[in-house]
Amino acid sequence: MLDFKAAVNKLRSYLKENNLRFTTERLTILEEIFNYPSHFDAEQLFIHIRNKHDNISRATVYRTLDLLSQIGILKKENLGHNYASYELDFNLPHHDHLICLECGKVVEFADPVIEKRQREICEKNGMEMIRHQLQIFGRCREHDKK
Amino acid sequence: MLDFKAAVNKLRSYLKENNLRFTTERLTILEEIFNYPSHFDAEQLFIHIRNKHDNISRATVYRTLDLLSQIGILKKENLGHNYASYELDFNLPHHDHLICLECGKVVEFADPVIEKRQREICEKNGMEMIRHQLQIFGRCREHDKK
DNA sequence: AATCAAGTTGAGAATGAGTCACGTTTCATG
DNA sequence: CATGAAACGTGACTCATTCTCAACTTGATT
Ligand SMILES: [Zn+2]
Ligand SMILES: [Zn+2]
Ligand SMILES: [Zn+2]
Ligand SMILES: [Zn+2]
Repeated sequence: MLDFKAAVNKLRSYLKENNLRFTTERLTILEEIFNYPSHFDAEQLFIHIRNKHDNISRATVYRTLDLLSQIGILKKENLGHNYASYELDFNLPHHDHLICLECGKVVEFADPVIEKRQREICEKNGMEMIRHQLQIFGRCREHDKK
Repeated sequence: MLDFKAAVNKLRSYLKENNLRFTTERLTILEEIFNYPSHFDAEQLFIHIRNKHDNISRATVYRTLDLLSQIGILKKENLGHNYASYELDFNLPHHDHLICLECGKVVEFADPVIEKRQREICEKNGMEMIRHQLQIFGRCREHDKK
């Protein structure tokens, strides 16, 4: 996948610029993330990785997720659980989330009107917007027939 | 304060309807919440209460916060920390939050256009909306002059 | 290719928010 | 004011995440 190579390059150059090391662990984790469904959590991913590479530790997975989030390859978000979720955020347009409380399904959406109003709200309040997160929690219609 | 009495009544009737007890602990905690700034967290509140009433336990504070959230006297929310925040939600209109990452200031806002679009997004995706949460993280202009 | 300083890792201990179990206390009703 | 269910306080526990630190890589330099 092209994006993967580009992400590796981005990681590599960030590390070089900051005198950090390009390790096989970091590469492996990035690779596995690209083969893994979005909106995953650290523990899930760690177990997945452990099944294929029995030498990567939980701490390294957590540390690498942090690193990749800082660089802008991942986005860390709260989807209403008591743990963080992550998804790729590399050359991808912004979106927010609609989450079914019944089955956990996550729908992504992006609404230009909502986005615009947010910028205006920041403006009005003398704030510079850094990021935002909109989560709508609901219930799929199919769960109605109880 | 009038709202406080009304909230006590709401609590009292909810408890009666469900064969639960109106305890002094529950009353005390509700009272302290009304004297406490909004968007507080459980631990903060617990310490505050402990300074005045040395017999109320942490577990009871947590249990009561849950109870009050279920009844609709409080709203439990995630303001971007690794702990929950709470605020009064009794006879108050819905709002969302604008949070300064520099100083932690929280601005409340409600935007009818955003709210309407959210309902439409749910509609379009065959979901029934239960609740939502929009957090905008930014930086107050006054921090710019670094 | 050998060296070496500094960054990184794995293992497991530590942390911190929140929950649970359980023996004791309190409330509401008769 | 006796009764029994509901709540309480304590402290142990859970679970995600972070920290510590000795051992191990990395990559720039000889
Ligand atoms: Zn958005
Ligand atoms: Zn997403
Ligand atoms: Zn809203
Ligand atoms: Zn608020």
